[in-house]
Amino acid sequence: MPDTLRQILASESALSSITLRGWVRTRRDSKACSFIELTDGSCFKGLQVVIDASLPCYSLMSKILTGASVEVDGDLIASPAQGQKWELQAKEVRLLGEADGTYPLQKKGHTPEFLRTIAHLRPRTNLFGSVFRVRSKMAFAVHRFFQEQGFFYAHTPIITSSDCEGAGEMFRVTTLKQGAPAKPEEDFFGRPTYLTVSGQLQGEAFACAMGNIYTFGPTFRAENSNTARHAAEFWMIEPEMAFCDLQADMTLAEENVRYLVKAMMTECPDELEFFNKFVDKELTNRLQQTLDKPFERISYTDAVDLLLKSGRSFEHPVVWGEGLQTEHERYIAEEHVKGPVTIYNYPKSIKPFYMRQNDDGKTVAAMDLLVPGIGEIIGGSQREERLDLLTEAMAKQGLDEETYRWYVDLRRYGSVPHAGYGMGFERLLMFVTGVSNIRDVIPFARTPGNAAY
RNA sequence: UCCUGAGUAGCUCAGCGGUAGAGCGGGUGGCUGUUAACCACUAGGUCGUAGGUUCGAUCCCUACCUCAGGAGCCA
Repeated sequence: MPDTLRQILASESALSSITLRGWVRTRRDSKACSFIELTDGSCFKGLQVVIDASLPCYSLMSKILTGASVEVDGDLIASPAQGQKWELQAKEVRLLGEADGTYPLQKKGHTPEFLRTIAHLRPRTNLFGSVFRVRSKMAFAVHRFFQEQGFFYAHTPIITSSDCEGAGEMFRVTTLKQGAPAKPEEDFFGRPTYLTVSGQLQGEAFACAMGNIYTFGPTFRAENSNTARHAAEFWMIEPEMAFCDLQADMTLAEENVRYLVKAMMTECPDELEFFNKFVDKELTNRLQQTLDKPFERISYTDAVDLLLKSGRSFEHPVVWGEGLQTEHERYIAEEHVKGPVTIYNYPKSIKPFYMRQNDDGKTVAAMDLLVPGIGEIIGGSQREERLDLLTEAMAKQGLDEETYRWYVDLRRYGSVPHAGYGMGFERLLMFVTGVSNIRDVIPFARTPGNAAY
């Protein structure tokens, strides 16, 4: 593989006769030379290439505009001017691919909204190049976090017939012709199938065999959600631990977030600096505090009390037994705690059948981890491991016993206490980059009415 | 899906009941080891779409489309 800018810029000393390839970010002309700002996406920084007017290739300069791809031979020398440590003194420049005046990316700033309309070109910008380098680093850090603790990576199915109750609307998967009357038994799988909304149920089967497992893969929700933090296709991380209760579940979730914040700060310093300067001026502070301050935990009941005593008038009334509204969660995370906070033990009436009933008979061992600015980043629970209580809850919520027969089997044969959670990968990325719209941390975002590219 | 706001040049925006303007980007010329370079000139727009009101609509009204922000749903 040829050298990348990242490798070259790490050099301690001048280098002679190197070759670099990349894209022209901008070009400036002087009397005796031309300056190209070259980037290749391998790192945040670019390199200034100096082309002397006496070079035969200088005639190419009129065609080398912003966006063009070039290959440059030259020497890496200490830059005599302010602004950069190194520069590349060109000996030969080859124009690989022209980009004319219609190239949409200019030297000046673009809005994220406009860049969304050119999703195929936006990774060439500082912002999106940074986001997607971070995305790669974070994905790897997710695996490292679990692998270091002996978790097994389980590939749960993308196509599934089980609805993880409460997770939302599902996309139907079928080979039946549209409009033709047909029974589900005639479909490809002989039953109705969907794109997964969660790997949890299958994850439980593996946890109840291999101990600690996690999934990390695409997840699909057909909800007509139009918000800055929902997507129809996103990636979710779902650990599931056998012999684990809610306390240990919450502890792992907190450590998980911390580990990834730490990875961001140590592995992506250039990107962090950029985000802090141009995206969110509080980002570095917030991430540092996340590492320094222990996460708070508040029970749902205490959270309701706290909201009632806050003296705040909320648009939605605070009532025990109702779900916490966004404004309530924001108040708790952003004003009361001013940092990440886990709310646990929710009323059982608002939570799905698989969550473990607490001894009070009113609540279940559920938890949500909230972070300032985004809200829920993790949702999890201890699972109901007691056969009678599980089937009772299923009946109450009107679920078809046959569909969940295999799931109930996990309680019928060698049942153990177990717990897990789901972490939204994109929401985590929003948290560590400061980027406020989920569409801007997904390479090609799928949202209602939008699947171009 | 609901509420609010916005759609004017490639981009960011200004404007106004009498058929459009700036900055950046493009082109041309000049200047300069330049740093979102600078200076001058120049090209570029059925003012989101469809109706309506009016002598006349980019501007006012209606519907629709798209986008953004907020809400619900959740990761």
